[in-house]
Amino acid sequence: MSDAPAGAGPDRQSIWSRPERGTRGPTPAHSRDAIVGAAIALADAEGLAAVSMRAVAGALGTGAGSLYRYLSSRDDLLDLMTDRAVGELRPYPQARGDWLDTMVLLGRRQLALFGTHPWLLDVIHRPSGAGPESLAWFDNCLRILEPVRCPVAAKFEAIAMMTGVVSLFARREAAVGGLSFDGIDLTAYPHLVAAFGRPPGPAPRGDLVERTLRGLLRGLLPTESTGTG
Amino acid sequence: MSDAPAGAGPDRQSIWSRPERGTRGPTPAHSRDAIVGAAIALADAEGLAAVSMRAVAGALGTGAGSLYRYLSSRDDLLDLMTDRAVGELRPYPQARGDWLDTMVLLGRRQLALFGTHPWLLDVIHRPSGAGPESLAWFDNCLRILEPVRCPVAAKFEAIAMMTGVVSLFARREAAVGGLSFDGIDLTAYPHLVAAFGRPPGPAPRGDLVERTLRGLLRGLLPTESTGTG
DNA sequence: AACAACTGCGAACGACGTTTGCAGTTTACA
DNA sequence: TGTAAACTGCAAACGTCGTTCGCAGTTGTT
Repeated sequence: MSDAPAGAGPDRQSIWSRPERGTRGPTPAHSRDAIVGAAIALADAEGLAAVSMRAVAGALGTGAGSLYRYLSSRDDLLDLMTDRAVGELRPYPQARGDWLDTMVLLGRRQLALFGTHPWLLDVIHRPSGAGPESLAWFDNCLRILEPVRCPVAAKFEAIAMMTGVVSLFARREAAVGGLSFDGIDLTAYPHLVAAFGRPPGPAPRGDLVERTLRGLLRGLLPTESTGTG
Repeated sequence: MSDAPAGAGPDRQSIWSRPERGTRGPTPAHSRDAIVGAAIALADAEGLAAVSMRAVAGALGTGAGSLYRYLSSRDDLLDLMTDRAVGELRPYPQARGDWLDTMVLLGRRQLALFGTHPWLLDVIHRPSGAGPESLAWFDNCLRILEPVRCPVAAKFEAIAMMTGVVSLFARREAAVGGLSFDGIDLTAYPHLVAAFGRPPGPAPRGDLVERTLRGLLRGLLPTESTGTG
């Protein structure tokens, strides 16, 4: 009974409520922060698939099994990585202007975050307990939406949908670029052929994200809010 | 040189252009269709993680290595599964009414497909060569959008965004339900606490999907199209 | 001093995707 | 018809993965 992982309680406990270390024993050679930092560096450079326990441990000069003194699973590590990345959205803007403007600004920040940490796209869809930074981000969105008079559930919907649409934009290039026609009989797809045969036309406007987010939030939330500043 | 996988050409060839089998040798005991069917049944029942080469082969009464006579990788299998599932969107509706109505109908069908094959949500985001059914679906969307006068790129954007938003709705329940507060100090999130303390208010209307898709497509495509029937 | 709770670490376990070698079967071509 | 090439199924193996285990050493409590 003296070999359980660090602070493991009687049951499946969340990583957020488990203390990093106890009071006895030698001072640990590493820390959760260092491990998460190494993992994020790896993910930024080579993608999420490169974040194996062995690789992260190797970057810290230790063995894979040693990491389990600091966290109890790889999923925990991904949760910690996600929460730290979400923390980079700080500092949160004041809600002085129109709430719609502020929300669109937040969406832009999210889009930029997906740019600096592309692996977030592979991670946000997993069901996982939200960490303190994710909760803080959510709390901040609710603060901005405070003047909006509507059920809380609708605000939750709007926030989640905004994050989702931003993630769609973040991987937009990969989605359409996935079309390839190697050795495929194209005669069955007349409209597709016609579309590619025509000149492509002007590229879509750069404010597509802005317009989409505005339209989305305006459709999901009532615009007759109380107060504008 | 006589032991290469089935029909493997000189280079990395797409699964769509590789013949299922050659002319010599015994008649195969299985087929791509049977393998894909077993894999989809497994994924429907136990999720995509249950679709291992060993499990699929086991369902067919053979060994994992034998599957490589029919396909060259697990990714190929996922591509085949995806394309067959997309094929279930047929038959495609006539484009007689308003194109917006027809597109929303297609979106509803996609949403239903995500319901019967939840593993599609874990699969659509991978970069992969689109199969014939995916191309047919795309071609059909272009046919419906034919009366819309705008650059082809904008139509591509709109189709991809509609699919993306539908996928967001498909996993909506899991997204917000992922919030849990086990052993977390909530005093740092005042708006979150206030939101949960208040009565939840009426549930969001059931036509949320409809309204969102309509707003999205109206925002992405010009509505002054030529002809309505 | 004794014991419990911790530390690092290397070896191992089971599952995964994939490769390989081999024996047997069918077709193409001389 | 004979032979070689191309195919078949299959079992065993390879390397990687996440994770567990056992052991020796260190620290804190009593």
